[in-house]
Amino acid sequence: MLSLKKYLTEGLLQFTILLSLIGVRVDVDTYLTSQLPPLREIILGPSSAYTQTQFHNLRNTLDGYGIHPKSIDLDNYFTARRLLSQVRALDRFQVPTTEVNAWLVHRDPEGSVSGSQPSSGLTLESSSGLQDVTGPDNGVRESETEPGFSEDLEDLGAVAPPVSGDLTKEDIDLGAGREIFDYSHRQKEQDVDKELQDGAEQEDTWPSEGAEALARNLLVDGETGESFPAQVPGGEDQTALSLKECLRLLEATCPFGENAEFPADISSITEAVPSESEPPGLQNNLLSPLLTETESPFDLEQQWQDLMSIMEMQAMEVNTSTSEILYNAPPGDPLSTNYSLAPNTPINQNVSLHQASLGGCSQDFSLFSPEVESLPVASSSTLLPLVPSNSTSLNSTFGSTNLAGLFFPAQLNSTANDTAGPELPDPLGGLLDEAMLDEISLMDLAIEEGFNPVQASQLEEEFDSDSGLSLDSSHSPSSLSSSEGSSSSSSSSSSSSSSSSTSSSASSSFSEEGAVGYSSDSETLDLEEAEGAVGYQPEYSKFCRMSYQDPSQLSCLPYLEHVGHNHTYNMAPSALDSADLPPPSALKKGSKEKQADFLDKQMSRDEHRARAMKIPFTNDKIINLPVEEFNELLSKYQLSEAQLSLIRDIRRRGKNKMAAQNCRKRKLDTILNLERDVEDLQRDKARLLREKVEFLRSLRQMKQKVQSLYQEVFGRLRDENGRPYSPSQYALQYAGDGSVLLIPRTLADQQARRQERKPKDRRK
DNA sequence: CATAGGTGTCATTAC
DNA sequence: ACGTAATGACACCTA
Repeated sequence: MLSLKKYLTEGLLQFTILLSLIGVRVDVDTYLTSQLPPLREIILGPSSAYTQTQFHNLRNTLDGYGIHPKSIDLDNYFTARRLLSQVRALDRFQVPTTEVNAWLVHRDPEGSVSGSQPSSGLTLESSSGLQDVTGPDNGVRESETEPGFSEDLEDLGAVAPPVSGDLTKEDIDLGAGREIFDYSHRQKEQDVDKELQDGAEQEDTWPSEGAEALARNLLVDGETGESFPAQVPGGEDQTALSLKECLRLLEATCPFGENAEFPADISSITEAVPSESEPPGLQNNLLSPLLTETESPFDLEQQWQDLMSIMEMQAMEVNTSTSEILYNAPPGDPLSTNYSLAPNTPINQNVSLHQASLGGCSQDFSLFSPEVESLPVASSSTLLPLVPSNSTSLNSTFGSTNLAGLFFPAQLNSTANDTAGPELPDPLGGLLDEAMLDEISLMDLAIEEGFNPVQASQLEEEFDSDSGLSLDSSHSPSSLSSSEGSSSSSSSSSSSSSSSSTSSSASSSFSEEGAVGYSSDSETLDLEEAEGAVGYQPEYSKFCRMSYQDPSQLSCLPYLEHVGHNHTYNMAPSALDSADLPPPSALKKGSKEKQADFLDKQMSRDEHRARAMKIPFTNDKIINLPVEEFNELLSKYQLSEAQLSLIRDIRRRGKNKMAAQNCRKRKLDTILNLERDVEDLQRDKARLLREKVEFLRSLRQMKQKVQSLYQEVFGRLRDENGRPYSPSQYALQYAGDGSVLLIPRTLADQQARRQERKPKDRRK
């Protein structure tokens, strides 16, 4: 537990530092003081505010809230790698997963690539896998597909065995894994190998022509150095399909723009593809990134949402692209061409798909294709000899590049699309830096370009405040308490004491008996969310009350049946309440003995001791009765000192046991909450980045508009002699009332400097 | 009424 | 993973 705390503390600190570095403002103080008890507790250690009276009062309902800690795989939730990787992944933009699908589409129309491996089953697999991505039960299936993916990787690893050993899941999780690079090397290697052997492998299942074409079309990513296919090879040697052609092909072959369901589209596409053209590795490699990168259905959903919003954004971009092209794009700019090709396309996924795929494609084309020729051929000597299974290796390359495109370069690609202008070749990369300049730029723009400063500040506020963080403390004890009166205080009146004691007694047995009906934590979380601040399942107290007053009634709840088992075995017959009597002896003697044996084995040490000492009442009562009743009970019997001591020990231990269980449960909840917070933050960050891209784009647009208007107005101005003003000597200045003044340049510069200084001063 | 001491309970930690 | 002892903190009661 110490390690847990240490880890969480460090992780949170890292997390906070990271966020602040990124530019997301993290006000730790607010979290510590009000919002997030778990955070506060973990960072500062157990605080009295968290542990104190609330739990006193909450105790009764708290017990009922029970998930049994047994039901939870604790390791699942606080493995260091997972949280850390999540935290660290916060600075990655995880949205554009469309690329994968787009490549798929690209590949099919060429058709001729098709190898001779029939794999209709795989096609089905893939389509189902895609549906899984959005399906409600993808959690289970995901885990099924993942091994498949790694298996495929290992299969591919057969091409270069030493590498396959490295293909761990972590590699995949971390984004652009090594294997991508390795695969690319393998691909290059194969490329070289291919040329050297030159048709020696004609008998191979994969048409070597297509393989060569694909290999030749390898592009090298400038950032990672990884290579990937520039486009899908056809039967003929097409090294330079134009973007327009790409688009046309894409549109011609994937008519899913009308369908609302994106995944369905993809599956239909994959089904439409001749199954022979999809060798084993490809499909899974194409699909699995979606599955492997996202560890939970929640992530999938999140990604999907992100994807959709990106799509919307891009679609919007399409509609507004005309003007932007005018401003930004030099003629022939591939990206803007990309946009201009589909100006009339309705806002749907279709457009986005195109953009997503072609953006990456075109970017790679323009930036990296020259490097293809300069691939280090010599490296092949150091690489392992290739097994002549072209299809596999080709697919591996294909798959891996899609992986790569998914994890890392895709971010760049998509954002390159977003800001298609040549001015900002990598706007998202600059976003983090720009984040710090946000305020300045916004305010400057507001002042310089006639922006309404209020609007600008609203923008800023939105950046700052619209975090959407669910740092709710609803699970924290402090907000849970609605019940009043601790057991000790309530014990003064018999009626209230009975209620409180009943709740605690039965609920404790409830939680004692394990996760009855509660198998997952998420379920519990959902419940808690549903309950809100009201607290931990008040229904349980109903159970509890009922159960205490008449424990036999528990049998009416099937899942509580064994919970309500009576402990009357150690009671003196005279002391037995009628309610505590075992069921009438309808059972045969043999089964009775068996039951006794079973109960015997079920008994705890204290129960054994109590039995040995002939304690005349149940451990349950000993532990859960309120003090007053407990003392009453003790006074009813003539008990030896040893018996009394044992009873007190039993009570103490029983209480402590429940406390420990609660403690562990709480810890777990804290971890889960933190996990959820991380997820929320990831989502928020992605959203904010998207918004920022949008804002920057519109700002740039406005700026350019203003600039052109300025030039137009300035160019028309004439002095008293009818001569135009020199731009070097005069400038136009916007006055506050909307008028425009012509002032000498020097004066304008001075004022501009003053305005520059203002926001900085204000920042201090 | 304020206060110290006792008691019961709970949370947490360490084993 | 769970149970247990030890410990600290708190609420409540009582003298």
